[in-house]
Amino acid sequence: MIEKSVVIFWFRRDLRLDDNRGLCRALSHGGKVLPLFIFDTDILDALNSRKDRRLVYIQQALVRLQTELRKQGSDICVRHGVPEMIFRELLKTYCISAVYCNEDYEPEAIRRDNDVREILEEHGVTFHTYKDQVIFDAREVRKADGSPYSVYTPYSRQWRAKLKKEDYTMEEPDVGQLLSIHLDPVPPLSAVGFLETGDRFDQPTLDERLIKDYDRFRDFPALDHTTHLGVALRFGTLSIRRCVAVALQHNETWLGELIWREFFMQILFHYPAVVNRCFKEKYEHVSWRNNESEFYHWCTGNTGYPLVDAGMRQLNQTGFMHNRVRMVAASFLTKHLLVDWRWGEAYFAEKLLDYELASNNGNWQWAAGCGCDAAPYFRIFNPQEQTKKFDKDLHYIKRWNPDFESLSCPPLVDHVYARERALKVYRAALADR
DNA sequence: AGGCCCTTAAC
DNA sequence: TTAAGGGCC
Repeated sequence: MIEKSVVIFWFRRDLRLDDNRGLCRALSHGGKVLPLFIFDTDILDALNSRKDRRLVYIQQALVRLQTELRKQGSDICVRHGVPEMIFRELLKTYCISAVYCNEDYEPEAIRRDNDVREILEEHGVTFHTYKDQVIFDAREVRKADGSPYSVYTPYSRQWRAKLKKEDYTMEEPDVGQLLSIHLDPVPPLSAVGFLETGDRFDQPTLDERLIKDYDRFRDFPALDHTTHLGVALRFGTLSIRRCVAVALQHNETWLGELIWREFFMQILFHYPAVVNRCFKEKYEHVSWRNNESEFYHWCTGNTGYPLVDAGMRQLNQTGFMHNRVRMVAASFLTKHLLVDWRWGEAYFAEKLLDYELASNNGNWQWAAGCGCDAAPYFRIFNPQEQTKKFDKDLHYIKRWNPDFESLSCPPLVDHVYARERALKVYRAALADR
C-alpha cells in the first residue's frame, strides 16, 4: 500500500485535459489526483478486427495526454483488463479516497459504471460522475409533461431556448493538484493485442473558416467540407462546449448537427431497446430479403451504383464516409436491397472511425424509415438523382471509384424495379397495423 | 382538442 | 404534384 491517499480520475471518452468537467471536479476534491485509463477488454474483445483505427486513435491520444501530464510532473496510469477487476487491483496498490469520471450514457457503459460503483462503495470509496460529453443530458430537455421528445424539431427548439452562456463556458483544470509520479510509458498497441494501421491522428482543431461555410458546402461530398470532428467528440479529444461556442458564433446549421447528436443520445437513453429493435415497432414486420451476396456487394462497394460504391470504398479505405453519401448508401441497402438496417448498422459500426452507438443507430433507423422522426418509408433516395444534385461532375465518385466506368459491375438491381418492390414490401408490413 | 408542422425527395 | 401519419403545443 502506497502511503498517501489519492483521488483517481478515470479517463474514458474524454481524452483531454482542457475543459474536462470531471477532471476539474477531481482536482478540487482536496487530494492529489492520479489519472487513469483502462483498455477495457469487455469492449476490445468484441471488436472483429485486430487492426482497428479507433484503437490507434485512442493510443495516440493517450500518448499526447501523457506528454502533457509529464510536463506537470504527473503521469497517466494505463491498464488493460476488465474495469471491475482493475479497480479491485488498484484498491490494493493505492490508498484511494475517491474515484471521479465523466458520465457515459450508453447502456453498456451504465451497466459497467454501476458495477464499478458497487465495488468501490464496498471499500468505502466514493464514485463521482459528471456531465461532460453533452450540453444537456437526457433528463434536461423534456416536454412540458416531463416525457422525452421523439421528434427532432421541437427538441431542438427547446434545446436552443434552454441554452445559457454558462452551459458552454469552459473551465481549466488546476494542474497543481495532479499527483507527482512517474509511471511507465503508454504501451504500444501490440501490448493490448492490436496492430498499427499507419494512421497518424493529430490533436483536433476547430477550423473557424471551415465551420463558417459549413451550411453552404456540406452537401457536396467532393468538397469534403464537413468538419470530421465526429471522432473528436466520440473520444472527447475536443470539448463539446468549445464546439458549441464556435457554432453559435459561426454557423447555426452546424449547431443543429451538434443538437442531433444529443437528440439521438437522449433517445438511446430513454429507449435502450432501439439498440436491437425498430423505434416504431410495426416496422419489425418488414420482410427483409437479406441476400448475403448482395450485402457483400454493398459492403465492398460493388453495387454498380457509382455513388454508393464510392462511399463504401471511402469507408473501407479511410474509416470515414461523407454524411450525404452515408444517407444514400443506407437508403440503398435498406430500400433497394431490402437488407435489414441492423446489418448495415453493424457494418458501419465496425468500419467508422467516428462510430457512436446513438447516432449510428438513430440514423440507420431514420434511413430505414423505422426510427423516431424518420424519413417516410416511401421516400426512397434515387442514387442517380443524388449524383446529379450533389456530385454533378463526378469528382467524388472518380476519387474513390476511379474505374467506375470501365470496370464497374452492372447494377445489382434496377432502380425503378427496386423502388416498387420496396414500396410493396413496406406497405405489406404496415398494412392494418 | 384541433390545427400545424414535419433534416437532408422523387416523380 | 405526391400523399401517411402522428408528434407536439
